[in-house]
Amino acid sequence: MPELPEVETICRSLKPHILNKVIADMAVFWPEALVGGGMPDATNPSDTNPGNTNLVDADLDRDELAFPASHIVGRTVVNLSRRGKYLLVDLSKGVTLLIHLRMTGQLIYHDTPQIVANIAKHTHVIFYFEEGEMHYVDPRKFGRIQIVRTLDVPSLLEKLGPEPLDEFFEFDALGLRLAERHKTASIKSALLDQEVVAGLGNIYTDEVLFAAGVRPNRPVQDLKASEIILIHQAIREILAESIDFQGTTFRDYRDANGKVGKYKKSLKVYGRNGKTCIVCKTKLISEKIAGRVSCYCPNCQQ
DNA sequence: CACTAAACCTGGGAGC
DNA sequence: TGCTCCCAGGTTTAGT
Repeated sequence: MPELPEVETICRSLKPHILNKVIADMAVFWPEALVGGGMPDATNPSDTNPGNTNLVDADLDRDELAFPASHIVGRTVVNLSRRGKYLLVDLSKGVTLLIHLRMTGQLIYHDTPQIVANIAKHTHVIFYFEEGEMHYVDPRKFGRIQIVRTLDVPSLLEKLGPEPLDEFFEFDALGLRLAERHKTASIKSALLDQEVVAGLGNIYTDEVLFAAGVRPNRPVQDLKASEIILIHQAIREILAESIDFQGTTFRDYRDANGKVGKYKKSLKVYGRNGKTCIVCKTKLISEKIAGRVSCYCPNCQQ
């Protein structure tokens, strides 16, 4: 579900509710949603291993590590931020919740206590504040909330590529990353690589490549500098525009207030397979590239 | 190195 | 209505 604009929207909509608030209690219905350390990895058993080296607090013992609530309850939310598709919730005394929502994860804030009958199916964790509560919901159970030391966050995320909306993200940095990591690979798969640039997923790569007029299966090494410039511009413009519309809701995505994103109406190719190109009226084509369905205009994108 | 498939999961839509 | 099959916004690992 959430790509950069959606995670950014969740971050912004959550902030006024929980910043500077104390986590008074928490309820865990599916413990595997909480991970003790290391990079979040649903398939790696060592992430739930108490012997993992990237532990929460250096002075915590094994027994404490079996109960993640002990690192969270009583701490204050001191900052919320986003890096790529990760949401970072900094707590007092040096603990951070490093959250990746993967496909269907949601963080929904409720002002008032929710009675059991109103708790959504697939709610895995509830964080209770003095007033209000934050629900972590994830039908497909791909997402993870990783409890780490704040000081370990930079090293945990060091492999991520540059923030595309950062003012210092220039086209030549994108070109360099593409050249370093991908040569014969398609531009589609290269842009999905979080180490090239952080935050793009299947929706926005398709939209970016349409805006840049570049066909998704083009090998990176064949791209002209002028095309890299167009791709770089498109990344920044489309992500910023989508944030202005609170992201894209196809099915599951909601912000912290449960609201859908409105950028879906602005999508020009993603999900429009078989429909006509809004520029030239050519029928849009869908093709599997890099294991993901890609939709593009065979006329506008060469 | 580059690419593919599979794995992690559930639910929705299409087709019969 | 109900069944089966296929698909899905992400990421990592294993295999070719």
